Formats: sequence, structure tokens, C-alpha cells
Amino acid sequence: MSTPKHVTIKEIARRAGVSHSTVSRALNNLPVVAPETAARIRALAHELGYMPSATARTLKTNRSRVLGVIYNRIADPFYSEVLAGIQSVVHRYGYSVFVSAFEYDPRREEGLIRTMAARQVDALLLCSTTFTAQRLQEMGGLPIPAVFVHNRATDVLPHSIYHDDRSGTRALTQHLLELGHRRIAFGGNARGGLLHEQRRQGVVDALAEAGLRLDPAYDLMAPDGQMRSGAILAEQVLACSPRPTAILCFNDMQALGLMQVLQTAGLRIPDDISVAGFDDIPLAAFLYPALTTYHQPQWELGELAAQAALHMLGEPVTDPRATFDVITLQGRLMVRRSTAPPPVP
Amino acid sequence: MSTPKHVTIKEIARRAGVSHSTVSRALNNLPVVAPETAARIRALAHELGYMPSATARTLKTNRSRVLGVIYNRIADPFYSEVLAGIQSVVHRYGYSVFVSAFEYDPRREEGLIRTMAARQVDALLLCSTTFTAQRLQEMGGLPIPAVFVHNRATDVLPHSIYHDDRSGTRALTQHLLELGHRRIAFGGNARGGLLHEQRRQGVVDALAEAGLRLDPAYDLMAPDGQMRSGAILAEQVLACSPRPTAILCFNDMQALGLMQVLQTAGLRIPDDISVAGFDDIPLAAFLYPALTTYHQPQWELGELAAQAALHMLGEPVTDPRATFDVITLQGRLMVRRSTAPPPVP
DNA sequence: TTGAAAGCGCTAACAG
DNA sequence: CTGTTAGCGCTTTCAA
Repeated sequence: MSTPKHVTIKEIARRAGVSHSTVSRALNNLPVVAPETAARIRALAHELGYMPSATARTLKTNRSRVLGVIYNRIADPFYSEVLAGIQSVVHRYGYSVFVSAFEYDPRREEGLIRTMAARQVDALLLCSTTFTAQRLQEMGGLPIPAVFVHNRATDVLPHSIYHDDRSGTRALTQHLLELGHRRIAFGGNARGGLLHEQRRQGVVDALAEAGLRLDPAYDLMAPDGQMRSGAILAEQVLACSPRPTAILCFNDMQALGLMQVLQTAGLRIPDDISVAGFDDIPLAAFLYPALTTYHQPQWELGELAAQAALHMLGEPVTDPRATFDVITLQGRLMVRRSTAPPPVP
Repeated sequence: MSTPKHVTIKEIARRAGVSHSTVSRALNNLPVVAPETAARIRALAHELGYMPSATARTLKTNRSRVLGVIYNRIADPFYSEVLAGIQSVVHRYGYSVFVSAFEYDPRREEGLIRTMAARQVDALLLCSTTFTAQRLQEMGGLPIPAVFVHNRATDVLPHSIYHDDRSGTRALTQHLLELGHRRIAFGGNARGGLLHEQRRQGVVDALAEAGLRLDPAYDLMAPDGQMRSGAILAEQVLACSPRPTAILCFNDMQALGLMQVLQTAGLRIPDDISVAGFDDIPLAAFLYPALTTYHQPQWELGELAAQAALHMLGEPVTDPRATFDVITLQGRLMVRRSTAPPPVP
């Protein structure tokens, strides 16, 4: 049950009657060592349950084969999927990941970056929508290679990967327009930073193309992108007069919370009011009604981010896009059951 | 932009005109060193942007201040919350966490345990519902201290923390019984292992107390605890004749998927059929109708698991329960809007 | 093909 | 109060 006495290469060397460097070579499959010797050493290592010390190796080689992932909220369905994507590739390369979240606290974010650096991660995956050039300046640059995920930080760092949100909400708005909606509301995210601006802009774009503008009364704002914000938004929608016939939420989480309140108030979706989300988190397809939204490839975002980092570290990658400095992903419109033509008055 | 030349204590020592051990002492706040010297050293360290190498420290002290968290699916709302709880305490202690998931592959699970050990984590948090005594035997024991989370593995390891699921489904079933339901179905999870058994048993218990039994026609089984399984379950429910008036799902995710299909089929919840979940993931309260479920304290589960691990490592913990070998958490019934008396025939 | 030796950055006796 | 020394487990010259 207790620690089974740590076996080192020295111990193996002693038992095999060779030097520890030979053991090191054998275990690392360096071709120089004599086949029989190598076989004997490997057998012994296996028998003794030898485990190489990643710590020692890291100290010596200056490479840890560890990636650091930093993001905002640990329990976010969107980033959970991104993380799953990251893990799937990282695992194939024999890397491990440190994961931590800064819970919207920039000071903590900086602390995490330093901790990760002290722990000698090879690269950082920064899933922060709020990191800015200014912040980077204050920190005096990043101590390790990093790729920005989900943040168009090209002005700050060469490596970033993000989704074209603006086209997304534009497509979504066009869809609503085509259905005949004119009174379209947008639910913002006060914490959304660049994401908020991009998504809102997409709505404005589409509206402008149709010769319309985003009515200030329908230009709503919620504190964040969580479910509760959706509920808050719903109250605002209910208070509007005339009521919008469609509302496009910052993301699916908001849409979810919004739908509940609207439905509880007796409104039928989509008959009385159409609702659209953004992101297409796995949940979206399972809501009632199934949510119309814009699909962002979350898993792929994670996979590519990880590959981009690995590429920077000199690992061979399969996806050619991972070799680009800036990667823009395109999503696609997912029309489901929560949107329909506006009710006839 | 690039690596700003790593500063070590030797470098600081050179510049301060002292030995590197003095630097080490000063930086670790050992009281022996002269105040002025210490101040000078610390100033210098700050100025040079010194970062201690956690790797070197780990190698020397045999303590990494890293915990390994292993679980099944990376993108699971339940475990996301648990992980958030873990992180919240771990962060306070200056620990970091490796996170990885084995995606229902036992071989991979074992591999992860070995990797974590090689990376010298101080303790393991095993959120595996499928790990068994036999598996442990085959592995020849765990190489590092571990606490089992969400698995009553007392026969295997001294340290485990879990929730009393059986009482949970029992309370849920009693609630349904009190509402007047008699045709109560249970949605199982073929992958659920012990959890499945416990939850199903709670239903059987409550039914037996009421002089009833779980009708085999209502003793349903879905492949897993995901949303899609809920949809599968819904088809089974719809095919039942007579139809159950209430269904208790393995967890909230199932309930979610089930509700959508039922609602799409034109059934009103709870008017036509009552639905209950299990876990009370944050989402549950925001569904329409808000889901009746049994609250498992997910965050607390994570917090306590982390504290239990930290306690094993000799760290002072605040929650006295964390010093127990086996911790059982109690949840509570959350009656919301998805359950009501059965329809009058 | 193998061994001896150095050293990664740090902590911790032990001496002074 | 401070310096010297050794060594954590490994990789990697350099010689043999």
C-alpha cells in the first residue's frame, strides 16, 4: 500500500552490472547500446517497476512535455469541450496539461501564468477573452510561448486562434430577417470583451444590410454569459413594448435561461417569440425547443490550439493550419426549432 | 518576446556577492539570514524577475505541490463542478493540478495513473466510478496516495468520498409516491457501475416501503448517463403501455434529453408525465420546466476531496471531515416544476 | 559499445 | 549569520 521504494536508473545499473549511463541509453532506445545488454536492462527495468522521473528529465533537458491551460471559468460547457479537444491531441503526444481558471480575476490570471512558468510548462494555452495588449505590457511579456485561444490577440502575440463570431451573428440575424422578423433584440454580455463587440457588430451588420438598425430599446445587456443572465434578459424583453419578435442571445447559456423565463411567463417558443443562441454547446440540441444557434467547432478549436502549441515546440503536426500564426475558424448556422416566422399580429 | 534568459539563484548570488545558499535562505524567508542581506537579495530577485524552478525544488524535496485529477469524461457538467471545487481549495494552498480523462478506457486510466506518478504528483484524485478492487490488484497497488471521489471504494483504498445516492433516489421516489404516482419508471445507466446499482436500489427501497415493486416493464436501461440516452429512454417510455406516470432518470443529463423527446411528442411535463433527475447540475434549475432532482453537493465534493488529499500530505485543513478516511455526503431533495400529481385518467 | 564525469537549479546538512 | 559541499535522477559530452 505504501511507497514501494523508488527505483532509479542507478539501482538498475547496479543490478545489471553496467553504468547508469548505459541504462539511460538502453531505456531511451539509443541504438548505440548492445542489443543483449539493452534487452537485459529493459527486462530488469520492467521487473523492478521502474518509472523514469519526469522531474529529473525536465530539469536536465529543459523540456517538460507539459502544457498549461488557463481559462476563465472552470465549469463552462463551452470551454469544457475545448479542453476535451486539447486533451485528445495532447494525449497522443505524451504531453500532460495543467489546468486552472482565474475566475474573472486578472490578478489571478497573471499569477497563474507565473506559476505555470515556474512549473516549467513548455507552452501556454490562454483561453482568455479579456487579456489585452496593455495587460501584456504591464507583465513585461510572457515568459513562455503561448497561443491565444478564442481571442483575436494578433496585436499582442503572433499566435492566436479564434472563431469568426461576427459572421456568425450576421448569419443568425439574416436567418431571422428571412423569417420575417423586424423587431430583433440582441442580448449582450458586459463581460464579453471582444467577443461581445464582434457578436453585436454582426447583428448590426445584417440589420444594416436590410436597411434596418439595431433599435436601442432592443440593444440589451446582461452581466455575463451565464444562465442567470438569460433570465435577467428575459425580464427586459418582457418589459419591452412593443415586444421584440425575436431575440438573439450572446450565447446558448443565456438563451437557455431566457427561454425558461419566457416559457414560464406563458410565451410559446417559437410561436410567440423566436430565440437564438450562439456556440452550439452540446446541450443546445437537447433543449425544448431545440435551439437555433451558430455552431462554433469547440472540440476543433481545442485540437488546433494544442497542435499550434505543439508545432511551436517543434513537434510534427497533422493539421497544416496549425502551422499558421493566426487561425480563424468558421462555424455554421444551425437552424433548429426555436426560431420561426413572427406571430401574425 | 523570446525567452528572457532564465535567472537562477546562482546568478542572484553572484550579483549580490553572497553564496547561492544564502539566496535560497533569503528567498525562502528562513529567519537565519541578516535582514539587510535578505532585503537586498529579495530586491535583486524581484528586479531580475527571478522565478524559482519548481522542477528543481521538486527533485530535491520530493514534493511537487501538484495533484493529479483523473476522471472519465472531460466535458461533463457534474465533474466540471467537482473540478471547480477542487481547484478552489488547491489554489489556496499553492498547489497545481494535472487534469486528464480516460474516456471510459480502463487501459488508458491505468496509463494516466502511471504518467501522473512519473510526473511525481503528490496525490491522486480518482474520480472514477468504475475502478474496482480487482483492477487495483492487477496494477499492483497505486504508486501514490490517492483519494477516490464519488466511488465507495472502501474495500480497496482507505480514502474515499462519496454521496449517499441510495437515500437520494429513495427520497425522490417517496416524493413521487406522495404525489400519488404508482406507475413509476426508472432510467438506468449501463455504464453506471456502483452508482447505477445504488440509485436503482433506492427506488426499489421506496417502492417496497409502499408495498410496491419496480415493475420490470418500467425498469429501463440506457447506455450511459448522457443526454442522448435520455432520448433513448423517452422512446422506451412512449412505447410502454400503460405508460408510466412518472420517470426517474439516472441523472439530470438523461432527464434533459428525455424531456425534449417527450415534449416534442406532445406530452406536457408535469401535467401528463412527471420527470425527475439526479445530481442537480447547475443547469437543472434553468430548464423548462425546472427539474425536480436530488442535489448532490458537487462543489463541496471537490473541495472535500482536495482537502482530504491535502490532509494526507500533512497540510492543515479547515474542514474536520477531511481528516476522515471515508466521507459520505448527504444531498437534498429539490422539488421544482417537473413533477406533479399524475393526470386523472 | 561502454564508463566516468559534469551539471540542470535547488535545498539542506555541516562547518565556520 | 554565511559559505562549502553534497546530491535529488536524469541526460550528455568526452574518452576509452
